[in-house]
Amino acid sequence: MYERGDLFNPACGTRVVLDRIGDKWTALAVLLLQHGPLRFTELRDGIGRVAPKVLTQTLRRLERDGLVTREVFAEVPPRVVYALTPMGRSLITPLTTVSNWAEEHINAINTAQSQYDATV
Amino acid sequence: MYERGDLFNPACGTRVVLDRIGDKWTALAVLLLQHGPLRFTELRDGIGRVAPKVLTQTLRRLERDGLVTREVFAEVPPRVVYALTPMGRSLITPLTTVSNWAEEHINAINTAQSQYDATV
DNA sequence: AGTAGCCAGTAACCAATAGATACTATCGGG
DNA sequence: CCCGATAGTATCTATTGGTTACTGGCTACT
Repeated sequence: MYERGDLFNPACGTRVVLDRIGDKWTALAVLLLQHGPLRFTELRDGIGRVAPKVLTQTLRRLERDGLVTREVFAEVPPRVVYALTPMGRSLITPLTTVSNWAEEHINAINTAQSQYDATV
Repeated sequence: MYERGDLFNPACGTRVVLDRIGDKWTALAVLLLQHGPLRFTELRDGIGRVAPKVLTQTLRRLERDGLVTREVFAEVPPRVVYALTPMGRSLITPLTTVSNWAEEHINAINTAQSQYDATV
């Protein structure tokens, strides 16, 4: 069993991580934070159409995973700053290779979709 | 606007692709196919706990995006073989960098989670 | 002759996740 | 003494994923 590699094992790290960063906003949040810390509303406005509840969930998970720090300033109005940890920054490189692939192939994907839709 | 790069633009290729391969099984299916074509049940058994309906949806989307081919053999019992297209194969490299990152950091992530859970 | 099994799905229904909208707490300024 | 700003929470709805059962044509078994 698993002769093609441990991808066939549901407990392998790749599958766990893909399941974690493979949700709707996690990878995007990490990429947005790559140039420096951002506040909650900066992330929310940057992502554009994310419900605050969902953004909070996403950031809490990233914090729990040790990829992001959450710093609360006891001010009024409140200020909360999110930043990447060293481990979070180390994720930028892999995500950037995916991002580059995306930019290189997005046109081909759109073309393929149009062709597929035309035949069906 | 968008002075940090077009990630702040919801229509950028990165966001579209992340939204597409960021679902629950797509990236895993591509990685499973990297060593050669697989039949429907091989993919299903390889992934382990995926409903056939959802796997079908995943594979149809990959086919529509031009990343996977679907070849039907008119036999009984039926045989359907899925394989990566050249574009699908080109996605292996970026996904592998993510996969490698995952394997390198899965322990640190688990540790961070335990610490976080202990403080809360 | 009858039937059970194989494979690649569909159909129908249920659970979990994401999204929309409204609301809260706090405090300084007008 | 009411307003606005920020970082959320509460509630409800919509979308997505999951579970279980079923189909259909042929082959192999009884």
